[in-house]
Amino acid sequence: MQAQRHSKQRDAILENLCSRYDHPTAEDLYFSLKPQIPALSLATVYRNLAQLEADGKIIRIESGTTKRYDGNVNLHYHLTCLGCGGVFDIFLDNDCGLSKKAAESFEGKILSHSVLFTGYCPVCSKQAG
Amino acid sequence: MQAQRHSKQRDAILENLCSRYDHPTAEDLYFSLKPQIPALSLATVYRNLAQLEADGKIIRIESGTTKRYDGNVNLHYHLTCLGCGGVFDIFLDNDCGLSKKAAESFEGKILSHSVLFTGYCPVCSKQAG
DNA sequence: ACGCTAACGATAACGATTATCGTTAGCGAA
DNA sequence: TTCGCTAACGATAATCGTTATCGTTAGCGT
Repeated sequence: MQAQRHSKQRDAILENLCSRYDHPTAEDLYFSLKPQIPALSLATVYRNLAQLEADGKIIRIESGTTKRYDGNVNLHYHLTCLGCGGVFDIFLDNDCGLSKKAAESFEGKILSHSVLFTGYCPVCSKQAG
Repeated sequence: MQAQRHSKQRDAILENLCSRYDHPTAEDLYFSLKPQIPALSLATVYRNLAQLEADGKIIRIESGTTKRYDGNVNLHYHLTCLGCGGVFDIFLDNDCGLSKKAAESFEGKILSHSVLFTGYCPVCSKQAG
């Protein structure tokens, strides 16, 4: 078995993802990188996002129909805005002992968790109340 | 605008969903109800699940590629088992003040939240350690 | 340089969900 | 009770995000 090879496409995808905070989809990243790498294929974006996630270098957010990605792998949560459809970061000082409490009341093994809030982002909550 | 009409299909879907605890997909419900309602269409199952969710009578679980549904609308969480792929309920005495804490550190409006744990169910954690 | 093969680009295939459309059946009014 | 309106239905085509295939390209060790 051969080791993972370096690739310019993967570097560009990771760098682009880590430089933004809008939790883009695979397609978002594709169009964002297309000018810089005209020959880029959408399949390559999907492939590398899956690989980067498996390597623990990025995080996948399951919000609605389309997968979104986050270059910040530190523990934090997300909110989906019912107004604009965007995904926003929510940082809590600690995880509220969520995994610990869950482990106490569940007979299986808990490895990780994710939290998805639903509501309105700062901009949308001002507009619509 | 006309009011929502009563339908045998919707009744059957809600009743079936509320009588089970395995968080079925639309297709699971379809095959489960087919013997009882031979003329049932998969489209009808999808339509009614969307409507029941909009009415707040059921909950949608975003776990992986396929949507699952839960007839228990009381606040509780879920775990996806990496072994068998099943989804299991996790009940915590309180929500750990999650929404409250999040509201303090977020400038928008928070309406609800969901938590998805990842790990191994009781059966799979015994088998594989 | 050479050769191996991981990764690529293009595109076909896939699976879950949604939209369309003619038909059926709740349900309010005559 | 029957009539008329249209929500909901069943069947199926279309959509959309994602994955698989396959011939080509390009890291990287020899």
